[in-house]
Amino acid sequence: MFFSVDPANGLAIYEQVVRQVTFAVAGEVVKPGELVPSVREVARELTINPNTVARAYRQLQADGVLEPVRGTGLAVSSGADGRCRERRRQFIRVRLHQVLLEAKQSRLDDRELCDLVATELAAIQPREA
Amino acid sequence: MFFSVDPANGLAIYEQVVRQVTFAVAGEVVKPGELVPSVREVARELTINPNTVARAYRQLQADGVLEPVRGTGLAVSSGADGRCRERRRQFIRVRLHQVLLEAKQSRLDDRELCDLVATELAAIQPREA
Amino acid sequence: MFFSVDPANGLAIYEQVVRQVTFAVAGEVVKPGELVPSVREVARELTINPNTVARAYRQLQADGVLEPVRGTGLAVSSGADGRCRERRRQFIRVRLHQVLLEAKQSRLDDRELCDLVATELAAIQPREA
Amino acid sequence: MFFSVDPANGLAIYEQVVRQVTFAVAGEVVKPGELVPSVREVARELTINPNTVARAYRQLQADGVLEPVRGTGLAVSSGADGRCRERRRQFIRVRLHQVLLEAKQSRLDDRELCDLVATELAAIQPREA
DNA sequence: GTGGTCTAGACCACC
DNA sequence: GTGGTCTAGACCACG
Repeated sequence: MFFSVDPANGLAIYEQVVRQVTFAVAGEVVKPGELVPSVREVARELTINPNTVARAYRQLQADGVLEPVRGTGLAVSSGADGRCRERRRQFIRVRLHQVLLEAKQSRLDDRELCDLVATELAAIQPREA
Repeated sequence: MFFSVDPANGLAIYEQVVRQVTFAVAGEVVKPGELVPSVREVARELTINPNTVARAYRQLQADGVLEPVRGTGLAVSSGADGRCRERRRQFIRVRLHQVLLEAKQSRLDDRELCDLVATELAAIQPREA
Repeated sequence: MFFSVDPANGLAIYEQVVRQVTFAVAGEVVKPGELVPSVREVARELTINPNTVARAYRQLQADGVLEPVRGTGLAVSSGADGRCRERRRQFIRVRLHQVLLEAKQSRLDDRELCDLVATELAAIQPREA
Repeated sequence: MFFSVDPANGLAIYEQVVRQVTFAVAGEVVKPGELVPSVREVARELTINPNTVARAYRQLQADGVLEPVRGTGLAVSSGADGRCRERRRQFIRVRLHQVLLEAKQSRLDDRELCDLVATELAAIQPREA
Protein backbone atom coordinates (compact mmCIF):
# COMPACT_ATOMS: atom_id res chain seq x y z
CA MET A 1 0.00 0.00 0.00
CA PHE A 2 1.57 3.28 -1.06
CA PHE A 3 -0.66 5.70 0.80
CA SER A 4 -2.46 6.40 4.03
CA VAL A 5 -5.20 8.67 5.32
CA ASP A 6 -5.86 10.63 8.46
CA PRO A 7 -9.56 10.39 9.35
CA ALA A 8 -9.30 13.28 11.82
CA ASN A 9 -7.72 15.60 9.30
CA GLY A 10 -10.68 17.82 8.53
CA LEU A 11 -10.25 17.02 4.86
CA ALA A 12 -12.65 14.53 3.37
CA ILE A 13 -11.26 11.02 3.38
CA TYR A 14 -12.08 10.37 -0.25
CA GLU A 15 -10.25 13.56 -1.23
CA GLN A 16 -7.19 12.42 0.69
CA VAL A 17 -7.27 9.17 -1.27
CA VAL A 18 -7.63 11.02 -4.57
CA ARG A 19 -4.69 13.26 -3.80
CA GLN A 20 -2.50 10.45 -2.48
CA VAL A 21 -3.03 8.40 -5.64
CA THR A 22 -2.46 11.42 -7.85
CA PHE A 23 0.78 12.24 -6.08
CA ALA A 24 1.89 8.61 -6.15
CA VAL A 25 1.50 8.59 -9.91
CA ALA A 26 3.29 11.94 -10.17
CA GLY A 27 6.16 10.57 -8.06
CA GLU A 28 6.24 7.40 -10.18
CA VAL A 29 5.52 5.19 -7.20
CA VAL A 30 3.05 3.55 -9.53
CA LYS A 31 3.56 3.74 -13.27
CA PRO A 32 1.08 3.79 -16.17
CA GLY A 33 -0.28 0.34 -16.88
CA GLU A 34 0.19 -0.92 -13.34
CA LEU A 35 -2.84 -1.96 -11.30
CA VAL A 36 -3.86 -0.07 -8.19
CA PRO A 37 -5.08 -2.04 -5.12
CA SER A 38 -8.74 -3.07 -5.26
CA VAL A 39 -11.44 -1.05 -3.54
CA ARG A 40 -11.91 -3.81 -0.97
CA GLU A 41 -8.21 -4.14 -0.27
CA VAL A 42 -7.75 -0.43 0.26
CA ALA A 43 -10.84 -0.25 2.44
CA ARG A 44 -9.66 -3.13 4.59
CA GLU A 45 -6.11 -1.79 4.80
CA LEU A 46 -7.11 1.75 5.82
CA THR A 47 -10.19 0.57 7.74
CA ILE A 48 -12.41 3.02 5.93
CA ASN A 49 -15.74 2.52 4.20
CA PRO A 50 -15.50 0.80 0.78
CA ASN A 51 -17.97 3.38 -0.52
CA THR A 52 -15.41 6.05 0.29
CA VAL A 53 -12.68 4.28 -1.69
CA ALA A 54 -15.06 3.64 -4.56
CA ARG A 55 -15.93 7.30 -4.65
CA ALA A 56 -12.26 8.28 -4.81
CA TYR A 57 -11.55 5.79 -7.59
CA ARG A 58 -14.61 7.05 -9.47
CA GLN A 59 -13.23 10.57 -9.38
CA LEU A 60 -9.78 9.38 -10.39
CA GLN A 61 -11.34 7.77 -13.45
CA ALA A 62 -13.12 11.03 -14.23
CA ASP A 63 -9.74 12.75 -13.85
CA GLY A 64 -8.22 10.37 -16.39
CA VAL A 65 -5.75 8.99 -13.89
CA LEU A 66 -7.23 5.50 -13.64
CA GLU A 67 -8.98 3.36 -16.22
CA PRO A 68 -10.81 0.07 -15.86
CA VAL A 69 -9.27 -3.17 -17.17
CA ARG A 70 -12.21 -5.48 -17.85
CA GLY A 71 -12.47 -8.21 -15.29
CA THR A 72 -9.17 -7.31 -13.68
CA GLY A 73 -9.33 -3.97 -11.86
CA LEU A 74 -8.20 -0.40 -12.27
CA ALA A 75 -4.89 0.56 -13.85
CA VAL A 76 -3.01 3.83 -14.12
CA SER A 77 -3.81 5.38 -17.50
CA SER A 78 -1.04 5.84 -20.02
CA GLY A 79 0.21 9.40 -19.94
CA ALA A 80 -1.28 9.90 -16.51
CA ASP A 81 2.15 10.50 -15.00
CA GLY A 82 2.67 13.71 -16.90
CA ARG A 83 -0.80 14.99 -16.11
CA CYS A 84 -0.39 14.12 -12.43
CA ARG A 85 2.92 15.93 -12.26
CA GLU A 86 1.30 19.03 -13.69
CA ARG A 87 -1.59 18.67 -11.27
CA ARG A 88 0.79 18.27 -8.36
CA ARG A 89 2.68 21.39 -9.41
CA GLN A 90 -0.52 23.40 -9.71
CA PHE A 91 -1.74 22.16 -6.38
CA ILE A 92 1.44 23.07 -4.52
CA ARG A 93 1.67 26.40 -6.34
CA VAL A 94 -1.87 27.44 -5.45
CA ARG A 95 -1.51 26.44 -1.81
CA LEU A 96 1.79 28.27 -1.51
CA HIS A 97 0.28 31.35 -3.09
CA GLN A 98 -2.66 31.27 -0.70
CA VAL A 99 -0.66 31.09 2.46
CA LEU A 100 1.91 33.68 1.38
CA LEU A 101 -0.76 36.10 0.22
CA GLU A 102 -2.64 35.63 3.44
CA ALA A 103 0.49 36.32 5.45
CA LYS A 104 1.15 39.48 3.48
CA GLN A 105 -2.43 40.73 3.75
CA SER A 106 -2.39 40.22 7.48
CA ARG A 107 0.47 42.74 7.63
CA LEU A 108 2.90 40.13 8.86
CA ASP A 109 6.37 41.64 8.89
CA ASP A 110 8.44 40.77 5.78
CA ARG A 111 11.34 39.63 7.85
CA GLU A 112 9.20 37.40 10.04
CA LEU A 113 7.60 35.86 6.97
CA CYS A 114 10.96 35.12 5.34
CA ASP A 115 12.22 33.61 8.57
CA LEU A 116 9.22 31.32 8.68
CA VAL A 117 9.66 30.23 5.07
CA ALA A 118 13.36 29.54 5.56
CA THR A 119 12.77 27.64 8.79
CA GLU A 120 10.07 25.44 7.35
CA LEU A 121 12.00 24.83 4.15
CA ALA A 122 14.97 23.68 6.20
CA ALA A 123 12.76 21.53 8.41
CA ILE A 124 11.45 19.74 5.33
CA GLN A 125 14.86 19.10 3.79
CA PRO A 126 16.82 17.12 6.37
CA ARG A 127 20.14 17.23 4.58
CA GLU A 128 21.13 20.49 2.90
CA ALA A 129 24.62 21.89 3.26
CA MET B 1 -14.72 48.09 7.66
CA PHE B 2 -11.35 46.39 7.93
CA PHE B 3 -12.18 43.01 6.50
CA SER B 4 -14.05 41.13 3.79
CA VAL B 5 -15.10 37.58 3.04
CA ASP B 6 -15.38 35.35 0.01
CA PRO B 7 -18.55 33.23 0.26
CA ALA B 8 -17.29 30.77 -2.37
CA ASN B 9 -13.97 30.13 -0.66
CA GLY B 10 -14.59 26.64 0.60
CA LEU B 11 -13.90 27.87 4.11
CA ALA B 12 -16.89 28.65 6.28
CA ILE B 13 -17.83 32.31 6.22
CA TYR B 14 -17.84 32.60 9.99
CA GLU B 15 -14.31 31.20 10.07
CA GLN B 16 -13.17 33.76 7.55
CA VAL B 17 -14.58 36.48 9.77
CA VAL B 18 -12.84 35.01 12.80
CA ARG B 19 -9.53 34.93 11.00
CA GLN B 20 -9.90 38.39 9.51
CA VAL B 21 -10.62 39.93 12.88
CA THR B 22 -7.77 38.01 14.51
CA PHE B 23 -5.36 39.18 11.83
CA ALA B 24 -6.67 42.74 12.04
CA VAL B 25 -5.93 42.77 15.76
CA ALA B 26 -2.52 41.20 15.11
CA GLY B 27 -1.76 43.89 12.52
CA GLU B 28 -2.99 46.62 14.89
CA VAL B 29 -5.69 47.71 12.49
CA VAL B 30 -7.86 47.68 15.60
CA LYS B 31 -6.32 48.05 19.02
CA PRO B 32 -7.31 46.71 22.45
CA GLY B 33 -10.16 48.71 23.94
CA GLU B 34 -11.54 49.78 20.58
CA LEU B 35 -14.99 48.65 19.49
CA VAL B 36 -15.40 46.37 16.52
CA PRO B 37 -18.22 47.05 14.05
CA SER B 38 -21.58 45.80 15.32
CA VAL B 39 -23.00 42.46 14.26
CA ARG B 40 -25.67 44.17 12.23
CA GLU B 41 -23.24 46.56 10.57
CA VAL B 42 -20.90 43.80 9.47
CA ALA B 43 -23.81 41.72 8.25
CA ARG B 44 -25.15 44.65 6.22
CA GLU B 45 -21.71 45.55 4.86
CA LEU B 46 -20.76 42.02 3.75
CA THR B 47 -24.36 41.12 2.86
CA ILE B 48 -24.30 38.03 5.00
CA ASN B 49 -26.65 36.93 7.76
CA PRO B 50 -26.32 38.56 11.19
CA ASN B 51 -26.35 35.11 12.76
CA THR B 52 -23.23 34.20 10.83
CA VAL B 53 -21.43 37.29 12.12
CA ALA B 54 -22.74 36.64 15.63
CA ARG B 55 -21.31 33.15 15.50
CA ALA B 56 -17.90 34.48 14.53
CA TYR B 57 -17.99 37.13 17.25
CA ARG B 58 -19.07 34.47 19.76
CA GLN B 59 -16.04 32.39 18.92
CA LEU B 60 -13.79 35.43 19.12
CA GLN B 61 -15.08 35.99 22.64
CA ALA B 62 -14.32 32.37 23.49
CA ASP B 63 -10.85 32.97 22.04
CA GLY B 64 -10.38 35.93 24.38
CA VAL B 65 -10.04 38.35 21.46
CA LEU B 66 -13.28 40.25 22.00
CA GLU B 67 -15.21 41.08 25.13
CA PRO B 68 -18.69 42.52 25.54
CA VAL B 69 -19.30 46.05 26.78
CA ARG B 70 -22.83 45.79 28.06
CA GLY B 71 -25.32 47.55 25.87
CA THR B 72 -22.56 49.13 23.86
CA GLY B 73 -20.94 46.50 21.69
CA LEU B 74 -17.88 44.31 21.54
CA ALA B 75 -14.39 45.60 22.19
CA VAL B 76 -10.94 44.13 21.56
CA SER B 77 -9.72 42.61 24.84
CA SER B 78 -6.63 44.06 26.45
CA GLY B 79 -3.62 41.94 25.62
CA ALA B 80 -5.42 40.43 22.64
CA ASP B 81 -2.91 41.98 20.22
CA GLY B 82 -0.08 39.84 21.49
CA ARG B 83 -2.15 36.70 21.50
CA CYS B 84 -3.40 37.43 17.99
CA ARG B 85 0.11 37.98 16.68
CA GLU B 86 1.13 34.64 18.11
CA ARG B 87 -1.96 33.00 16.67
CA ARG B 88 -1.24 34.54 13.27
CA ARG B 89 2.33 33.28 13.36
CA GLN B 90 1.21 29.78 14.32
CA PHE B 91 -1.43 29.78 11.62
CA ILE B 92 0.96 30.78 8.85
CA ARG B 93 3.63 28.44 10.13
CA VAL B 94 1.34 25.41 10.17
CA ARG B 95 -0.01 26.09 6.72
CA LEU B 96 3.47 26.57 5.31
CA HIS B 97 4.60 23.36 6.93
CA GLN B 98 1.66 21.43 5.53
CA VAL B 99 2.18 22.46 1.93
CA LEU B 100 5.97 22.05 2.02
CA LEU B 101 5.75 18.65 3.65
CA GLU B 102 3.14 17.56 1.18
CA ALA B 103 5.37 18.66 -1.69
CA LYS B 104 8.29 16.73 -0.27
CA GLN B 105 6.27 13.59 0.40
CA SER B 106 4.95 13.62 -3.15
CA ARG B 107 8.58 13.38 -4.25
CA LEU B 108 8.49 16.76 -5.93
CA ASP B 109 11.97 17.63 -7.09
CA ASP B 110 13.87 19.91 -4.64
CA ARG B 111 14.78 22.33 -7.37
CA GLU B 112 11.24 22.60 -8.65
CA LEU B 113 9.98 23.20 -5.12
CA CYS B 114 12.51 25.96 -4.48
CA ASP B 115 11.64 27.59 -7.78
CA LEU B 116 7.98 27.59 -6.80
CA VAL B 117 8.68 29.11 -3.40
CA ALA B 118 10.91 31.81 -4.86
CA THR B 119 8.41 32.66 -7.58
CA GLU B 120 5.48 32.93 -5.21
CA LEU B 121 7.46 34.90 -2.64
CA ALA B 122 8.42 37.38 -5.34
CA ALA B 123 4.85 37.58 -6.58
CA ILE B 124 3.69 38.52 -3.10
CA GLN B 125 6.24 41.22 -2.50
CA PRO B 126 5.45 44.28 -4.63
CA ARG B 127 8.98 45.65 -4.58
CA GLU B 128 11.56 43.46 -6.33
CA ALA B 129 15.20 44.59 -6.30
CA MET C 1 -21.89 54.14 49.20
CA PHE C 2 -22.89 50.78 50.64
CA PHE C 3 -22.80 48.65 47.53
CA SER C 4 -20.96 47.92 44.33
CA VAL C 5 -21.54 46.13 41.03
CA ASP C 6 -19.55 43.93 38.74
CA PRO C 7 -20.32 44.84 35.10
CA ALA C 8 -18.72 41.63 33.85
CA ASN C 9 -20.75 39.40 36.13
CA GLY C 10 -23.22 38.01 33.63
CA LEU C 11 -26.07 39.24 35.81
CA ALA C 12 -27.84 42.40 34.71
CA ILE C 13 -26.41 45.48 36.38
CA TYR C 14 -29.78 46.83 37.45
CA GLU C 15 -30.57 43.50 39.11
CA GLN C 16 -27.31 43.65 41.01
CA VAL C 17 -28.28 47.10 42.26
CA VAL C 18 -31.74 45.88 43.29
CA ARG C 19 -30.30 42.97 45.20
CA GLN C 20 -27.57 45.01 46.84
CA VAL C 21 -30.06 47.55 48.12
CA THR C 22 -32.44 44.84 49.30
CA PHE C 23 -29.65 43.08 51.16
CA ALA C 24 -28.39 46.36 52.63
CA VAL C 25 -31.85 46.99 54.06
CA ALA C 26 -32.05 43.42 55.32
CA GLY C 27 -28.66 43.81 57.00
CA GLU C 28 -29.73 47.17 58.48
CA VAL C 29 -26.94 49.00 56.72
CA VAL C 30 -29.66 51.48 55.87
CA LYS C 31 -32.76 51.72 58.05
CA PRO C 32 -36.37 52.60 57.24
CA GLY C 33 -36.78 56.34 56.85
CA GLU C 34 -33.20 56.92 55.72
CA LEU C 35 -32.51 58.30 52.26
CA VAL C 36 -30.67 56.24 49.65
CA PRO C 37 -28.09 57.97 47.42
CA SER C 38 -29.56 59.78 44.42
CA VAL C 39 -29.71 58.18 41.00
CA ARG C 40 -27.04 60.56 39.74
CA GLU C 41 -24.75 59.96 42.68
CA VAL C 42 -24.94 56.19 42.35
CA ALA C 43 -24.44 56.39 38.60
CA ARG C 44 -21.39 58.61 39.03
CA GLU C 45 -19.98 56.49 41.83
CA LEU C 46 -20.33 53.15 40.01
CA THR C 47 -19.71 54.69 36.57
CA ILE C 48 -22.82 53.09 35.16
CA ASN C 49 -25.66 54.56 33.16
CA PRO C 50 -28.14 56.68 35.18
CA ASN C 51 -30.96 54.92 33.33
CA THR C 52 -29.77 51.67 34.81
CA VAL C 53 -29.88 53.05 38.35
CA ALA C 54 -33.27 54.61 37.72
CA ARG C 55 -34.57 51.30 36.55
CA ALA C 56 -33.34 49.57 39.68
CA TYR C 57 -34.86 52.23 41.94
CA ARG C 58 -38.14 51.95 40.00
CA GLN C 59 -38.28 48.25 40.72
CA LEU C 60 -37.38 48.78 44.36
CA GLN C 61 -40.34 51.12 44.63
CA ALA C 62 -42.56 48.49 43.05
CA ASP C 63 -41.14 46.03 45.58
CA GLY C 64 -42.15 48.35 48.42
CA VAL C 65 -38.56 48.76 49.55
CA LEU C 66 -38.18 52.42 48.60
CA GLU C 67 -40.70 55.26 48.56
CA PRO C 68 -40.41 58.78 47.22
CA VAL C 69 -40.10 61.73 49.58
CA ARG C 70 -41.43 64.70 47.65
CA GLY C 71 -38.69 67.03 46.58
CA THR C 72 -36.08 65.17 48.57
CA GLY C 73 -35.34 61.75 47.12
CA LEU C 74 -36.04 58.12 47.85
CA ALA C 75 -36.20 56.70 51.36
CA VAL C 76 -36.36 53.17 52.72
CA SER C 77 -40.03 52.34 53.39
CA SER C 78 -41.10 51.66 56.95
CA GLY C 79 -41.33 47.94 57.52
CA ALA C 80 -39.11 47.28 54.54
CA ASP C 81 -36.42 45.77 56.76
CA GLY C 82 -38.59 42.80 57.73
CA ARG C 83 -39.70 42.20 54.18
CA CYS C 84 -36.13 42.43 52.90
CA ARG C 85 -34.94 39.95 55.49
CA GLU C 86 -37.58 37.50 54.35
CA ARG C 87 -36.68 38.13 50.74
CA ARG C 88 -33.02 37.58 51.50
CA ARG C 89 -33.79 34.31 53.26
CA GLN C 90 -35.87 33.09 50.36
CA PHE C 91 -33.22 34.08 47.88
CA ILE C 92 -30.42 32.27 49.68
CA ARG C 93 -32.62 29.25 50.33
CA VAL C 94 -33.61 28.86 46.70
CA ARG C 95 -30.05 29.23 45.43
CA LEU C 96 -28.74 26.73 47.96
CA HIS C 97 -31.43 24.29 46.98
CA GLN C 98 -30.63 24.65 43.29
CA VAL C 99 -26.93 23.98 43.61
CA LEU C 100 -27.32 21.07 46.04
CA LEU C 101 -30.02 19.44 43.94
CA GLU C 102 -27.92 19.84 40.85
CA ALA C 103 -24.95 18.25 42.58
CA LYS C 104 -27.08 15.32 43.65
CA GLN C 105 -28.65 14.83 40.24
CA SER C 106 -25.26 14.81 38.61
CA ARG C 107 -24.44 11.76 40.72
CA LEU C 108 -21.74 13.59 42.61
CA ASP C 109 -20.55 11.42 45.45
CA ASP C 110 -22.20 12.24 48.82
CA ARG C 111 -18.90 12.47 50.55
CA GLU C 112 -17.40 14.77 47.95
CA LEU C 113 -20.45 17.02 48.16
CA CYS C 114 -20.26 17.24 51.96
CA ASP C 115 -16.57 18.01 51.74
CA LEU C 116 -17.27 20.84 49.34
CA VAL C 117 -19.99 22.29 51.53
CA ALA C 118 -17.82 22.12 54.63
CA THR C 119 -14.84 23.64 52.86
CA GLU C 120 -16.79 26.53 51.43
CA LEU C 121 -18.62 27.17 54.69
CA ALA C 122 -15.29 27.36 56.48
CA ALA C 123 -13.85 29.61 53.80
CA ILE C 124 -16.71 32.03 54.29
CA GLN C 125 -16.44 32.16 58.06
CA PRO C 126 -12.87 33.29 58.76
CA ARG C 127 -12.93 32.69 62.52
CA GLU C 128 -14.62 29.51 63.71
CA ALA C 129 -13.06 27.42 66.41
CA MET D 1 -32.01 9.66 26.65
CA PHE D 2 -29.97 10.59 29.69
CA PHE D 3 -30.89 14.23 30.06
CA SER D 4 -33.65 16.78 29.91
CA VAL D 5 -34.03 20.55 29.80
CA ASP D 6 -36.35 23.15 31.23
CA PRO D 7 -37.04 25.83 28.60
CA ALA D 8 -38.28 28.31 31.22
CA ASN D 9 -35.24 28.02 33.44
CA GLY D 10 -33.64 31.36 32.79
CA LEU D 11 -30.51 29.57 31.60
CA ALA D 12 -30.08 29.18 27.87
CA ILE D 13 -31.31 25.83 26.60
CA TYR D 14 -28.05 25.06 24.82
CA GLU D 15 -26.17 25.68 28.06
CA GLN D 16 -28.43 23.28 29.89
CA VAL D 17 -27.66 20.65 27.29
CA VAL D 18 -23.93 21.32 27.61
CA ARG D 19 -24.08 20.93 31.36
CA GLN D 20 -26.29 17.86 31.28
CA VAL D 21 -23.94 16.06 28.90
CA THR D 22 -20.89 17.13 30.89
CA PHE D 23 -22.44 15.84 34.09
CA ALA D 24 -23.59 12.64 32.40
CA VAL D 25 -20.01 11.97 31.34
CA ALA D 26 -18.78 12.87 34.82
CA GLY D 27 -21.30 10.43 36.33
CA GLU D 28 -20.32 7.74 33.81
CA VAL D 29 -23.81 7.55 32.42
CA VAL D 30 -21.99 7.65 29.08
CA LYS D 31 -18.41 6.52 28.81
CA PRO D 32 -15.54 7.59 26.54
CA GLY D 33 -15.88 6.04 23.10
CA GLU D 34 -19.65 5.72 23.30
CA LEU D 35 -21.84 7.67 20.91
CA VAL D 36 -24.15 10.36 22.22
CA PRO D 37 -27.66 10.59 20.77
CA SER D 38 -27.74 12.34 17.40
CA VAL D 39 -28.58 16.01 17.09
CA ARG D 40 -31.88 15.16 15.46
CA GLU D 41 -32.78 12.55 18.05
CA VAL D 42 -32.17 14.89 20.96
CA ALA D 43 -34.06 17.66 19.22
CA ARG D 44 -37.02 15.37 18.62
CA GLU D 45 -36.95 13.96 22.15
CA LEU D 46 -36.76 17.32 23.93
CA THR D 47 -38.89 19.06 21.30
CA ILE D 48 -36.35 21.78 20.77
CA ASN D 49 -34.73 22.99 17.58
CA PRO D 50 -31.91 20.88 16.08
CA ASN D 51 -29.82 24.03 15.77
CA THR D 52 -29.97 24.52 19.51
CA VAL D 53 -28.72 20.98 20.10
CA ALA D 54 -26.08 21.44 17.42
CA ARG D 55 -24.83 24.54 19.16
CA ALA D 56 -24.51 22.68 22.45
CA TYR D 57 -22.69 19.78 20.77
CA ARG D 58 -20.41 22.26 19.01
CA GLN D 59 -19.40 23.75 22.33
CA LEU D 60 -18.89 20.30 23.82
CA GLN D 61 -16.48 19.60 20.99
CA ALA D 62 -14.64 22.83 21.74
CA ASP D 63 -14.54 21.70 25.37
CA GLY D 64 -12.93 18.43 24.32
CA VAL D 65 -15.83 16.39 25.65
CA LEU D 66 -17.14 15.14 22.32
CA GLU D 67 -15.40 14.35 19.07
CA PRO D 68 -16.84 13.63 15.65
CA VAL D 69 -16.74 10.19 14.09
CA ARG D 70 -17.06 11.03 10.42
CA GLY D 71 -20.44 10.14 9.03
CA THR D 72 -21.35 8.25 12.17
CA GLY D 73 -22.02 10.74 14.94
CA LEU D 74 -20.39 12.24 17.98
CA ALA D 75 -18.58 10.17 20.58
CA VAL D 76 -17.34 10.96 24.08
CA SER D 77 -13.63 11.75 23.84
CA SER D 78 -11.19 9.50 25.64
CA GLY D 79 -10.18 11.04 28.92
CA ALA D 80 -13.25 13.24 28.91
CA ASP D 81 -14.62 11.54 32.02
CA GLY D 82 -11.86 12.84 34.21
CA ARG D 83 -12.08 16.32 32.79
CA CYS D 84 -15.85 16.33 33.21
CA ARG D 85 -15.60 15.24 36.82
CA GLU D 86 -13.19 18.08 37.50
CA ARG D 87 -15.47 20.49 35.66
CA ARG D 88 -18.47 19.29 37.65
CA ARG D 89 -16.58 19.76 40.89
CA GLN D 90 -15.48 23.26 39.93
CA PHE D 91 -18.97 24.17 38.85
CA ILE D 92 -20.58 23.07 42.10
CA ARG D 93 -17.80 24.62 44.14
CA VAL D 94 -18.10 28.01 42.48
CA ARG D 95 -21.86 28.11 42.82
CA LEU D 96 -21.69 27.11 46.46
CA HIS D 97 -19.09 29.75 47.09
CA GLN D 98 -21.18 32.44 45.42
CA VAL D 99 -24.31 31.82 47.42
CA LEU D 100 -22.51 31.43 50.73
CA LEU D 101 -20.42 34.53 50.21
CA GLU D 102 -23.48 36.47 49.22
CA ALA D 103 -25.26 35.33 52.36
CA LYS D 104 -22.33 36.39 54.49
CA GLN D 105 -21.91 39.75 52.80
CA SER D 106 -25.58 40.50 53.29
CA ARG D 107 -24.92 40.12 57.02
CA LEU D 108 -27.19 37.11 57.30
CA ASP D 109 -26.89 35.68 60.79
CA ASP D 110 -24.45 32.75 61.01
CA ARG D 111 -26.96 30.60 62.79
CA GLU D 112 -29.67 31.27 60.24
CA LEU D 113 -27.25 30.44 57.42
CA CYS D 114 -26.19 27.16 59.00
CA ASP D 115 -29.81 26.22 59.55
CA LEU D 116 -30.54 26.83 55.91
CA VAL D 117 -27.59 24.75 54.75
CA ALA D 118 -28.48 21.86 57.05
CA THR D 119 -32.14 21.93 56.01
CA GLU D 120 -31.39 21.95 52.31
CA LEU D 121 -28.70 19.29 52.60
CA ALA D 122 -31.19 17.05 54.40
CA ALA D 123 -33.88 17.75 51.81
CA ILE D 124 -31.50 16.63 49.06
CA GLN D 125 -30.44 13.39 50.71
CA PRO D 126 -33.28 10.85 50.60
CA ARG D 127 -31.98 8.82 53.51
CA GLU D 128 -31.99 10.61 56.87
CA ALA D 129 -30.64 8.74 59.89
C1' DG E 1 -28.47 8.13 8.30
C1' DT E 2 -24.78 11.72 10.34
C1' DG E 3 -22.99 16.66 11.53
C1' DG E 4 -21.91 21.48 9.43
C1' DT E 5 -23.32 25.69 7.57
C1' DC E 6 -26.17 29.40 6.22
C1' DT E 7 -30.37 32.19 5.88
C1' DA E 8 -34.51 34.33 7.61
C1' DG E 9 -37.03 36.24 11.05
C1' DA E 10 -38.44 36.72 15.73
C1' DC E 11 -38.08 37.96 20.77
C1' DC E 12 -35.46 39.24 24.80
C1' DA E 13 -32.66 42.19 28.14
C1' DC E 14 -29.66 45.95 28.53
C1' DC E 15 -28.02 50.74 27.92
C1' DG F 1 -29.04 51.21 19.44
C1' DT F 2 -26.39 46.72 21.25
C1' DG F 3 -25.58 41.39 21.67
C1' DG F 4 -27.98 36.76 22.95
C1' DT F 5 -31.09 33.20 22.04
C1' DC F 6 -34.30 30.38 19.69
C1' DT F 7 -37.02 28.62 15.82
C1' DA F 8 -37.70 27.19 11.09
C1' DG F 9 -36.18 25.39 7.04
C1' DA F 10 -32.77 24.62 3.59
C1' DC F 11 -28.44 22.73 1.42
C1' DC F 12 -24.05 20.36 1.69
C1' DA F 13 -20.49 16.55 2.25
C1' DC F 14 -19.74 12.16 4.25
C1' DG F 15 -20.38 7.10 5.08
